[in-house]
Amino acid sequence: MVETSTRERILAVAGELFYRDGIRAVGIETVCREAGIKKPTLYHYFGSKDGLIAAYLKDQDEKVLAGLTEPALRADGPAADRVAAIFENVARAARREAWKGCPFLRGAAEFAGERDHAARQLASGHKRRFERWLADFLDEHGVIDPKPLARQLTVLLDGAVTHAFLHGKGAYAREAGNAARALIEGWRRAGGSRA
Amino acid sequence: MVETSTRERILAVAGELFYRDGIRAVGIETVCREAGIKKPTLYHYFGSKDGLIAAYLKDQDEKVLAGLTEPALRADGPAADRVAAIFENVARAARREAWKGCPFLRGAAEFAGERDHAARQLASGHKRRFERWLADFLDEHGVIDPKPLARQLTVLLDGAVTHAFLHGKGAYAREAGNAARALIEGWRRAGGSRA
DNA sequence: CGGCAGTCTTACCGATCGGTAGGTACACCG
DNA sequence: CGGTGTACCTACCGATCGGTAAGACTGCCG
Repeated sequence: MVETSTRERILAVAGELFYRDGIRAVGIETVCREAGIKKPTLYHYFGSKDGLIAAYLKDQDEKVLAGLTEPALRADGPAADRVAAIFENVARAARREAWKGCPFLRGAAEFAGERDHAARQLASGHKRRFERWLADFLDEHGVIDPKPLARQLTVLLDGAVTHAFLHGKGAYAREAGNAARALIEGWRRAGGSRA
Repeated sequence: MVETSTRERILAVAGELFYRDGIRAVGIETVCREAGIKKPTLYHYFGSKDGLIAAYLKDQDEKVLAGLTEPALRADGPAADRVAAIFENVARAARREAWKGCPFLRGAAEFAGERDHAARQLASGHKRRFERWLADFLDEHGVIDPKPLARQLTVLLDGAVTHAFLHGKGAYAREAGNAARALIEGWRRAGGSRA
């Protein structure tokens, strides 16, 4: 028996269901049933559904970030190759039935009507965090003035994730990887700063 | 008095609410109240909530497409300038409070759990339609072998839309516009086909 | 042992969900 | 005139929504 705390178990179940079906599509009662507890227990730990949602996304933050950056950290060669590995990884993920894109993008979309909702703020923060990581990563690999380029690639990557999910095909992420390569190589050719 | 048919009025109200708050967040009863009709009337015209959702997205398809392409059609100069106008338009839209990104991306995200849902299929179709339009547009403006480039730019654009919405700032779309320029100019330099 | 804190329970709340049975009001057609 | 079809209504359905009051169980500390 794997001795997981109740809180952890609820969070794990909620994460799976929220990611699989969408946050709004999953009721509290479903989470409780799957986690083998009763509602007041969930409310004891998380206070509200919004509290659970916030905990879910906070929990995903570093996990998703690690999953995204890992291919780049493992790859070698010039920056363009390493960044392309991120896109290739998305392309491969798109084939898996269970892969449904980025939980933050989807979460933010679900709460478009509530501007200050935790899901929106956590999504925004998560994306800024990735952008910053990428700027540092590019910098470490010899790219001059990496911040604008990091922003371009971040935007491109989320487009790739979205389209890979939308069409259920890796081709879009792979083509985006080609674009990423072109952008990085072009940046380098231009001396690391825009004309 | 602007003599609109009941069906049109329901669709207009549903469109506004679905876009503003999210599809799942809006109940049928709310739509009926705002449209000044009763539930059976709505079910008379649309059959089910899913029917209404499908009608909503079908209705948006050409409108959104027209809104996206219009800046490019109005702009002049080389292809890079015209495509950049699309991104600039998104950047300007991001400032408006009521702008909430792409209804298709958001709709697809809300129904991530139902692979064959109309929202998913219509979103996928809409994106393919835009990609095809862009390929033709690039072709007309002298870009050789435009299809891969059109795909890259389509992915980039949706990333721009998503990030503009996510952060509520046009800066991301504007930076993506720079990337679009770089990709188009690089493509041309490379002779219109990849190395 | 008594008492307290934390954990998790049974049993329930009002509101809202998507959807429907059955009928009325009216226009058009013969 | 009667008949038919469309548009729209009142009134209601069971299920589920997010959330809570109040208590039982358990282990720890004195």
